[in-house]
Amino acid sequence: MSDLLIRNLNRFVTLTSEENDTVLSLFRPRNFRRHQFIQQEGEVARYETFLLSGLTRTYEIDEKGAEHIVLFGTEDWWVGDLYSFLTGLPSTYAIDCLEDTQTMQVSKDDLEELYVRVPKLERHFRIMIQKAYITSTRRITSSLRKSAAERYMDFIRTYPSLEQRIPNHQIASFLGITPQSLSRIRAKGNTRKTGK
Amino acid sequence: MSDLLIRNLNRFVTLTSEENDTVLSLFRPRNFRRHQFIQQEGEVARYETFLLSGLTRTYEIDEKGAEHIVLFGTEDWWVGDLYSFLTGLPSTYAIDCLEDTQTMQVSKDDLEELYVRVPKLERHFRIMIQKAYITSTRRITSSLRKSAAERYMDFIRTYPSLEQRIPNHQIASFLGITPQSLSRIRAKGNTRKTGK
DNA sequence: CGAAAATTTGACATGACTCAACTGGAGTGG
DNA sequence: CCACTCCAGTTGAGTCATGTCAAATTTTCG
Repeated sequence: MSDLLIRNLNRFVTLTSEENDTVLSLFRPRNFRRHQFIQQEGEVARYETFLLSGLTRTYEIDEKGAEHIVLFGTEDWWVGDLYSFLTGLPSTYAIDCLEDTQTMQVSKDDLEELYVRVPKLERHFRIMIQKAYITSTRRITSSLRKSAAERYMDFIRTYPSLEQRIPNHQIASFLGITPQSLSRIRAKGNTRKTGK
Repeated sequence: MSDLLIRNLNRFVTLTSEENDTVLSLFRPRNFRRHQFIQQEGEVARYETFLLSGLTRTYEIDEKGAEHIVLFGTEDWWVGDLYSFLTGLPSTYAIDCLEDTQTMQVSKDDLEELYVRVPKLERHFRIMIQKAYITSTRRITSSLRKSAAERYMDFIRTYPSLEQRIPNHQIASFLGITPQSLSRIRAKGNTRKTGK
């Protein structure tokens, strides 16, 4: 199962089998059930979490108590609050599971040790973050210029598999719109009859 | 002047003076005048560009021909289209100068060589991109949840010095609103008299 | 100086929000 | 198995923020 982690880390660099073992010795498996928190708001992010299976949501809570989903995560993804992880300051994000979820976690100290023992991983994570950064900048453009309907279409095109696993009101939260608006957008899209 | 580049690269790691010299041997100074393009839309991004002075804008042009500013850059910032730079595909971004601008540029090959000759720089750029990524994710949240007025206030709070150097319609483009809307937002904010 | 660009203002249109009510399905306990 | 509740989803009516189109005014800079 932790193969997935090894494959992930060997995507941009090639590790020897000893290096792979070093990786495995520093990551710890941890499983979560549906509704369980991987990380609570206000707490320092002590781990970066690699997802082996399942589904998570990372979200913020605003002054009015409303949840705003920032990211869904599923197998072969990393989740965590990099800011809190790096600075040691309390996180403003919460992460919980929409499905039972298997993970491998690494602490900050262990990750630093890993960078020392397997310097190639600096490269891996640089490239990985570069890609995440590119995706992120594109999402800014899209969130600033596109209508809610376009953003929804983009979402189901980009994550067709997730769209079926995630309730609509959560998708609405991710898109930054109300569930009502999403419902109307969907109603408009489905011009075809219900097949009755 | 290129001190600024050396200081930038020594922010998260410490380079020896030979390593600094290696850096300098692989970067090339290049100066641009106001209105000149650092990079044109449709062309492959062959360089990453470090800004020593001046002011740039990175923007996209949509189907209707409207410009959308993605990023302003000024001294001690990096600009370029990482996606195009990494993939070799034509860039969808254009970068031009709002002021005369001095830069240091590095080509893809030279940067790869630099990573080989000064591996510490993998770490530097990993950390740098991590920070950029964090900023970027926060901007997504803000663009999805905040009103235009709030985003404008955030902008002038975050970049007080830029706000004075950049024409309003460019700020509007960056915020994803029309110049008319920005004008109204400003009018509302300035309840105090003009001091006449 | 004079043309072009930037900014402001007004009138109106529209997309998305809020509040509220209703529907339908999933689980629960009697 | 039914009555009940809870929650997601839908729908309607009214409101508000922002966009669009147009014109007047001011500023910039070539």
